[in-house]
Amino acid sequence: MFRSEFPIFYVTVDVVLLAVREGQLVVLVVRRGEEPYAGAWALPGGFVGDGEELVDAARRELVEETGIVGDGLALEQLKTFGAPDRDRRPHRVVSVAHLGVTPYAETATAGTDAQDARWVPVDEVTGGLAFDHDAILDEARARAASKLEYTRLAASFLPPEFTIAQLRGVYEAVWGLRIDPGNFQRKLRASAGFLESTGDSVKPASGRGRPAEVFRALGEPFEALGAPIFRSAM
Amino acid sequence: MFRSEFPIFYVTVDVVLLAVREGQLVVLVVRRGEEPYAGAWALPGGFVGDGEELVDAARRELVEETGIVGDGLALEQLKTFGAPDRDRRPHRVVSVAHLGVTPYAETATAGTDAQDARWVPVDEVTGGLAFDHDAILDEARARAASKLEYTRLAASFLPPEFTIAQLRGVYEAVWGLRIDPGNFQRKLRASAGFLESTGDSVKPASGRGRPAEVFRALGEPFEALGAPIFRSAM
DNA sequence: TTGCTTCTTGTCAGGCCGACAACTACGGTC
DNA sequence: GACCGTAGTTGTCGGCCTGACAAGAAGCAA
Repeated sequence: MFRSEFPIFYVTVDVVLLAVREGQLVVLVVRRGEEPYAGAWALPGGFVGDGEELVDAARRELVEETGIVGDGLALEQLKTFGAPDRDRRPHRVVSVAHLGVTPYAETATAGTDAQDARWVPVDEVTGGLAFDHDAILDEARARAASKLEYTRLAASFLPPEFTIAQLRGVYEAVWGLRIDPGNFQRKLRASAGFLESTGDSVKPASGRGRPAEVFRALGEPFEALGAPIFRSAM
Repeated sequence: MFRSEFPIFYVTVDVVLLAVREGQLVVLVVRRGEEPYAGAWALPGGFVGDGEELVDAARRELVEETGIVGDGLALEQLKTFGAPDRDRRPHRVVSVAHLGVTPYAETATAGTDAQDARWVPVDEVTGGLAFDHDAILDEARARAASKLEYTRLAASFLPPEFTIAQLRGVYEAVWGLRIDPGNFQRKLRASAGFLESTGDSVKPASGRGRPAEVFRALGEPFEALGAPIFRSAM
């Protein structure tokens, strides 16, 4: 029933955890402590445990390697990378990559398996990661940009309560373009089932200017939006 | 370096091959010849070979089990299913599901591993497949519907040359709704970089009515369209 | 020729979008 | 306190796309 002719695999999970820091899209990377690629930067990840769900493994590795707990963290499977030569080690290793989004926080600390963990602007990670992690990052970035159009994922980049201007900042950072504040405001307020006003208002981030109304996001991060929000030429 | 504590996996590929037959969305299923689920219907698929790319394994299994050759066949990774209990056998089996689209043809024949292969309307496959293949089919269906909006995938359901009415039939079958012929015509002709006229025209399928202009599709099946084609309320 | 079918083009009202102006509500400065 | 700068919010307007529907074009059948 299990013939020896079927090859044996190891299965890992990798996590592309994205956040927005000062208007820049950043990704969490760890410095590898073990061979192969010891000392190189890589995406957090590791081997899937016995009887463990794939997404649970991703969440666990994130905690172990970076100390980031999955509270308020949106995590979804991205794509599986299984090229025969993607790992130098004797057995074949297939990696199920995950896309994660979280509000930015200075909590990235070294865990057990990794010597160091830090946030890096995705634009500055050009060809520098271990394994095929550059390709995984590219895929994640494209997926995130696309998910912003038709899901509520943008809110996962922010704390539970936020202003429309902050949300606009997320779209601008991920899409890499400037958006008209007025039109964005109108569009988001009209988008049914996405935002809910808390009634509060807060000073703008710069300290100057009119206070902004505070909102909460409705629904689940990866849940589809009634009407998409386009990046066409915004 | 490879510690024995890491669990060992088998990796399989499964293919959800979709087509449109007489206005109905159909999926290719095979009858299993071996345990587990011997005699039950399942998606074509099998174990990934040594040194074999995942998508190549999917294409190979399709040929072996159904005789369908990947000529004019659009194939892309869909999602990986790896729940610990998804396979009854001793070792854990992770399956990398693929979405395939092909013009309908009566070529589904039994291969080596499967006793029988046939096209079944997706609406009639309610809870009847082996393993977690029902969930995989659901995922594929949703993905295909979504891909029709913003890629050129619809053309992969048809032979190289086709009419706009045939293309409309694809959208109607996959989305499960009727589309206004006039508006669809205008929309598709305006959609730059999708269709190219061959200059020919053919009789409509029914034999009656005005002949239709024949088109060819430009670009790759999973390549993004300049402007999306919405299913909102068409 | 007439009728029927299907593809194709036309019309038109309504809605959404992008560009941009105007207004509002603060803090800071003289 | 008057003024100014900034940022959030609302308003305006022309253009484009959409959906509903009508009309024309090109074949087949009786």
